[in-house]
Amino acid sequence: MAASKNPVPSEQFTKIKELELTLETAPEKQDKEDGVCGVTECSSLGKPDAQHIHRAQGPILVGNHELVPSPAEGSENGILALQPVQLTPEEAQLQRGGRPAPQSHEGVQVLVHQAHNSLLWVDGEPQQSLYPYVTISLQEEVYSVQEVELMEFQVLDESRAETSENTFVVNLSENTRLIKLKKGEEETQYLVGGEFVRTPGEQLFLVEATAGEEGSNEVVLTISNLSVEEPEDISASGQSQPGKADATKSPQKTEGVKRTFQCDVCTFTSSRISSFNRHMKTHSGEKPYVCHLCLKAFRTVTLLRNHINTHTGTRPYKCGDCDMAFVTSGELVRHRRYRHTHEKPFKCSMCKYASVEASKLKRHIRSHTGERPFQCCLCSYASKDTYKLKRHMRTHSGEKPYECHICHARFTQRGTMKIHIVQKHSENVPKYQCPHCATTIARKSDLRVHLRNQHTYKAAEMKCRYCSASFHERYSLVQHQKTHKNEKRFKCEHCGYACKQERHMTVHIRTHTGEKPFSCLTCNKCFRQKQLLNVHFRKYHDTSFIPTVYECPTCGRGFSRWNNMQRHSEKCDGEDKKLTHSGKRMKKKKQTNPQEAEMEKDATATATVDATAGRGEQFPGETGLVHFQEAPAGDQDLEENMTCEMILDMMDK
DNA sequence: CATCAAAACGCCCTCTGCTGGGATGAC
DNA sequence: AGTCATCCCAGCAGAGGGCGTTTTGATG
Repeated sequence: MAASKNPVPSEQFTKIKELELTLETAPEKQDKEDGVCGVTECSSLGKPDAQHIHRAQGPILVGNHELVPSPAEGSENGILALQPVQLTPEEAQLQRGGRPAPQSHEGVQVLVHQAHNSLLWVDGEPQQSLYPYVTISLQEEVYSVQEVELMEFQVLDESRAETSENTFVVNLSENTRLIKLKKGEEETQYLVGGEFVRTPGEQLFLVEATAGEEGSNEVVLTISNLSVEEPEDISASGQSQPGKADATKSPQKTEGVKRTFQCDVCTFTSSRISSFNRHMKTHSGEKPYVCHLCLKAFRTVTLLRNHINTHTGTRPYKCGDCDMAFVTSGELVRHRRYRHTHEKPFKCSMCKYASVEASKLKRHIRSHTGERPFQCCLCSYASKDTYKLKRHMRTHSGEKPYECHICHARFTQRGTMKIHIVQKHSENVPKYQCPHCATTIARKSDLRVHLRNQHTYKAAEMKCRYCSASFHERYSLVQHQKTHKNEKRFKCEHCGYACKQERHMTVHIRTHTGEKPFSCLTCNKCFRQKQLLNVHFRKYHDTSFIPTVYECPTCGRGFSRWNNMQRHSEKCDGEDKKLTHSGKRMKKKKQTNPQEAEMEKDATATATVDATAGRGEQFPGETGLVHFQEAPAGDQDLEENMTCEMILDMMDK
């Protein structure tokens, strides 16, 4: 059994999915219908938060499959989910190194053969972490031990190795160790050296843990289901094989041992010939009982009767607590448990979960083990149940089966559509009130994001940008800073002027001092503000400057500012109706940024340059050519009428 | 062999929560 | 104009509930 490394899926899903394994499955196991691969032995390991586990672990071979642990697996619990595999007698004997098969009957025996030291790691240590004990946990609440579908190999420290009702400790420190596990017994028997006490009805599993290829970090775990084989069969050079026994030969009898009947098509076995014969009919396809209403055929008259009841509406089992009625008594019992008695006999051993049905507990267990038996054949996603895989397949097909009856928007999931209808088409849209502030948010999940971002305590202090106050919560900081917003904290000592920003005050002070630090290198004209110098230079000295012209859509006359043009246009009754490029821009600006338009309007009132000459002022960015020079006063008409805030705001823009 | 009850299988549903992209507003 | 934070929204997956149907074990 050679190990090969598989790539770890690059696609990530939700948190738990980080635990997933890459599984190399025999091709014949795949069912391509519906895009669903019928893999039943894909397992994921470990705990979700075990992100410290390295990828240094080698692949683990389980049965026919290779499990490549992802970084998150191999957690503290080191749980490996395994399943028994069927081996031919030859294979079984090979697995045992040629030793004869032990005798078996009902119940369960687990034989552990260890050719070398076990190589199971926890805590991501790739080497030097040999754990001599492996605990095999059998979920007897979920499965009868005879039907073990899931075994958990749990790596323990030697000191922690314990034996409990459902836990069997296997010492792998010796070359060969045989462990007998008997259903229903409190104690665990250790049988060393391959000798067994035969008990009628026992079932055997061969569990082998062997080192992989030399120098590689791998361990090969194999569980072989030997229950169907009598020693004589196995030693008989494989004349009959497990699962392939001729039905006519199925009644197998050993002196003093109960007969076992095995299906030659599937793994079904039964000690009763009647059950065996009835089971074989499931493979024959024989359905002699036909519904006269829909022509559907059934194997038994009971099935047909139940089916006809669905046509006639005959539901003899009526619930005493509600109006529901059922075809079978079992349905009624289950219904009553779900709806009325809330009796949940199937309890999870790892958490408080309990369920009405065993299948639900089995499904729930997968949330602990991470097992994902249902593999998407188009991507690396694997699901814990068939429905999720089916739902997932819509992401590949693009199917959106749910349509909003109001706006006809389509959705992949019904729940998404329902939320859409509530949020978009309902009058009383629910709002989620933040418990810490006045914010109301439409979705609970977004409220959670709000709480996380705004109301989470941060260890590092966040300082107010305007004063010395500091806060540990972002919301408090933002609220505090808003108190500074309209505060004109800077007051002029020469006049009544006040402003919000210091830079505004710096410029204003120049109106008192007469300082004009910005001069034009071409004409020596001086300005108090750099922006005014830029305007001046572009207007009078930059020959490449092409001003934006807002044309009157009526007469085509050009203006440097849209509001001047608009004022003109209201009175203009010219015939030219064409909308120029600049006209479009004006329209856009008006629609998208009325505040900016308003500001420009104010500026125009005091600092307009006549645009009829075809040159309008424009405020360039910092890349514009400017000339700095201490200069005497000048250009009063441009500068004096503009406020500091106005110009600085223009510079900001 | 028929029948019943329990178990198992299968399907669909709802509720929940996270995620990421686009829109929007504040700075 | 650019950046950033926030909000809105649809997409998508996890978990579990509920019930119809089929299979199986047990029994008369």
